[in-house]
Amino acid sequence: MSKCEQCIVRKFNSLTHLSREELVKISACKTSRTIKKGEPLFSEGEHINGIFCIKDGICKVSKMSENGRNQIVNLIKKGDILGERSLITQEASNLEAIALEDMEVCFIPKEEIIEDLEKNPKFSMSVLKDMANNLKKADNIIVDMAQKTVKQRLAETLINLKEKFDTNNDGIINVRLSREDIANIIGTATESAIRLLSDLKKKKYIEFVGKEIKILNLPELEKIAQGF
Amino acid sequence: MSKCEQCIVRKFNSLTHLSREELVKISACKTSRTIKKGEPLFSEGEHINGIFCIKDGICKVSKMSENGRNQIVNLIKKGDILGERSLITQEASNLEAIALEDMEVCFIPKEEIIEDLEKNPKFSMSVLKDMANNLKKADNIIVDMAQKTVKQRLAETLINLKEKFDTNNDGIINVRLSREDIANIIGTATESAIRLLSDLKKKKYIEFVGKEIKILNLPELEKIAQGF
DNA sequence: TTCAAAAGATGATAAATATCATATAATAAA
DNA sequence: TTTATTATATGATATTTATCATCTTTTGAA
Repeated sequence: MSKCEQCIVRKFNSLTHLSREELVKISACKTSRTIKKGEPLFSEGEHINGIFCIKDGICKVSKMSENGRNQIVNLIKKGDILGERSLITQEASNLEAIALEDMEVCFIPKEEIIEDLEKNPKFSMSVLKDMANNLKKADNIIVDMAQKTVKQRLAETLINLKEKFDTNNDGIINVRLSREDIANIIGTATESAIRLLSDLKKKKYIEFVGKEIKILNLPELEKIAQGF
Repeated sequence: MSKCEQCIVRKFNSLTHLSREELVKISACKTSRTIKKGEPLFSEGEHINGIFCIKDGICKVSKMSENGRNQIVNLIKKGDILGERSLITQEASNLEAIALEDMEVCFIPKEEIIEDLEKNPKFSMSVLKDMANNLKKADNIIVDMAQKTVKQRLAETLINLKEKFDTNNDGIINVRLSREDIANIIGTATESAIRLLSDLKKKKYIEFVGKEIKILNLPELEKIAQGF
């Protein structure tokens, strides 16, 4: 079993503020898991009772709407922490997380880390900072969802994906999403997403390379996102 | 100047976890403010650098979209804390807060309370819990915005307003919102909000009493919110 | 009190988006 | 490989929502 003290992934998230002793303790009780593409890390209604530290892979965090449609509220990648909220609340999760590619994650049980949250101000301030950031992002998404057209949201999403997952040498965005996933990010029907993607392709603003997407004309996408 | 140690409002938020000494210290440096209806507590781009404790009144927290339309992301009432995020981040606010009625608020400068956040775990855990709750709410709003129709969102909003602000003896919801405000909560054109409100009134699910709203048939509103 | 401005209301129309149908392409299971 | 299933694509149409125009009512300032 790998040791948290030596784990590089930790450097990218709040766990980096834990002391050596705290890390050793966590190392002893954490579990490593492999999650295959398409499998859930956790499901709606489940009590997570701990946090996931993502060592490799990408997952989508989503929620079913009352209309029976799935809405993706976040994408999580290597280095991210997932499930912080379970540390603080007793409630069951209102979200589900499903792997978009094979994943390596560590799971740290709540009871082993909750004490650190109360006693290590650097750690708790870092978690607090994370949450504040997520809250700001969430507010921005609410505004976009409420005020922007589907076309705008699609353009914005493509730009965000590029930012978040970066591109390989050929300029291709490092994430594989189905058309349905994209539709579930921007909150529209799959057909609408497909249609608008086709439009962008026709205009040569983007290009499909296998399942992946390459942005050919970022300035034009930015214009669309802003409503022109 | 009133004293925080004796303030009842504090009991309703995270400040209740501060010690007597911490409260005395804050009491000495906090400022009380009166904000008239329509005036801002703070504006977009402003550095708040402190938190507001709402002693009386209601305000809307909103953000301009790139499309030039205003989106209300939260309503804040007596007992709430506003601006927690400014404690944690250096960034300017991306939101503005405007009084919907005359308000009494206390402002506590960041530098006076940030230390408590680091040294008083009960306080920091409470703030953390607040943020976790807000984050959950925000996720739910994102899903609603993305997946529900305007009609559903309106019904849901009316139900939420009743929950949040309660009703007086006559069953009238204790908050006065303009049609434009309601439109800016659900993310639609003012005309659309007016039209749908009129429909609900025609069907006798709601009634207007002056500027205020009374829910006559909650079960039917709930059905609409769920998409029936 | 009077009058201008803002808010609310409603119709007509245009634009955006969802839904349904169907076809083709890609993928995975036998 | 063959076949069944799923994903992608696209047209036709219905529905939802925005926009523009106009009117009435309410509100607030002089």
